[in-house]
Amino acid sequence: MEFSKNQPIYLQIADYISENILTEKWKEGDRVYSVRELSMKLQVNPNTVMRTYNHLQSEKVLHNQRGIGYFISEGSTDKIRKIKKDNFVKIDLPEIFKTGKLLGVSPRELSDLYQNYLKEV
Amino acid sequence: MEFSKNQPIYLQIADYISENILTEKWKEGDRVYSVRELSMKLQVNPNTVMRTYNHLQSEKVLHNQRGIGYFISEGSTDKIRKIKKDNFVKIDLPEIFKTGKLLGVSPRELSDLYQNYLKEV
Amino acid sequence: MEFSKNQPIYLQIADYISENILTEKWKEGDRVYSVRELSMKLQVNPNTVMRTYNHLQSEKVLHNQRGIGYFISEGSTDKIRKIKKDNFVKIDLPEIFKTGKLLGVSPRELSDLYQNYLKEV
Amino acid sequence: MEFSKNQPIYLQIADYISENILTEKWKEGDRVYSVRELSMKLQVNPNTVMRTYNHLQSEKVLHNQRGIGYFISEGSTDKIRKIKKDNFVKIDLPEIFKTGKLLGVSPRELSDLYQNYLKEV
DNA sequence: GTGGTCTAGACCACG
DNA sequence: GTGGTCTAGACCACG
Repeated sequence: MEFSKNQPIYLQIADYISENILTEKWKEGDRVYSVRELSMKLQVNPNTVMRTYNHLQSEKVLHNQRGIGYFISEGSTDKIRKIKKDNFVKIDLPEIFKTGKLLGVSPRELSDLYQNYLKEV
Repeated sequence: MEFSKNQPIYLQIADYISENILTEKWKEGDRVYSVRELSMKLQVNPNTVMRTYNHLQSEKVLHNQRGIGYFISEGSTDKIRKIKKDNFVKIDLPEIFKTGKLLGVSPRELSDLYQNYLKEV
Repeated sequence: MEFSKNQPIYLQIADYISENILTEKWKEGDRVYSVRELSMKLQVNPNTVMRTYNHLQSEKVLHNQRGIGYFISEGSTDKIRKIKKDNFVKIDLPEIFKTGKLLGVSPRELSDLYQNYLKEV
Repeated sequence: MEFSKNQPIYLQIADYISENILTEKWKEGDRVYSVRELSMKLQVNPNTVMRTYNHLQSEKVLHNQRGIGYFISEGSTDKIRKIKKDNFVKIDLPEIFKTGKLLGVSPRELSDLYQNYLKEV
């Protein structure tokens, strides 16, 4: 896994986990990697993973079973989708639309670009 | 002016200036506010405005005349448009598209949302 | 049995046992559950129960007969009462009183709340 | 300031701050010590104070002004009192009452002990 | 084995 | 100056 500079690593890891849950590669109720395992796997300090898990626990995406590990909470798939959708509609899109308007991009163009993206990826 | 938390204040100020230039509220050749004026007007640390001006100067949008002030450079309108477009296509859109795909948003929906935005604003 | 998050599980189990002794549901001299039995019953790691028994053994509430099991020691009822009382007066109460004072709770209120509790339970 | 072993230091610091707010030694809107200042004052690692501030920010007791520092949020006095009272009534007291009943402490005794405490401190 | 806390210290962006 | 992130590593309680 490669980390970008725009965002703290611990949040990028959180996104990575969220996406695995959202796409149901990881199911609700599953145990996630232990702090140590994931830190080794991602070549990152255990503290950084700990921070990710803390963050996701405070958002009730993960929960801890003492002495055993962290688990994906029930309902987290819906919760993540809801949060992401909210951000998308209320924050990301208005920003993009504002710029798009400023640059004179038409709705047609935008949807064509999106269509191309969907084909390529 | 209100500042969002997602972006450094100095960049938000840069955007504010860029947009005034792009929409030709401020013309090429015009003198912009002095650092002190703008920092008072925006209720912001003068250092922050200084950083904005440095930033815009490095992008050749502004230039400085010693002892007089900062001026909007010739050709800056085009330059800003080019920079914004570049960012838009190479950075902003791919990000939005990635999230859109993850959430199952269709091209049609996206263009509809954009159309609504254009009508409303 | 449900475990709270405030306290280690092994201490919550110790409390559970202590209360059974204190209320004389379990008598001095009785054999308690084996580690395996209790761990199954409480759905808990055997190590955890082991820790509980070690703890209670160090307080001379339980003692071990090799190959047979753990037994409730003579005099443990009094001993538990003494320990609990000590903790109550020296640790629990001062803490509660400190918070009570901070929140402006009067002695009258406190005793009323206690009275209600005694009636209800 | 001395730290007990029962609770993480970063939470003890949070309590210390909360109490200063609750008793209005520190007022809403005030700036609190910078991370570095407080860490020096309490002889503690800056990371630990950072953790406290993060914690209090997530509870909306503190908020951050970029480049300036942390401030006590409006309404935090009420919020802290509410949280403390809730915990007191729903968690702390039932526990104390349970033990009190088990030990045969009377409401009268309890209120006397509290009265003594209030006089002494 | 599991997570949780803490220190020491570095480096950085921002105001 | 301010906070924010991260590493390296230790130590500990708990299951």
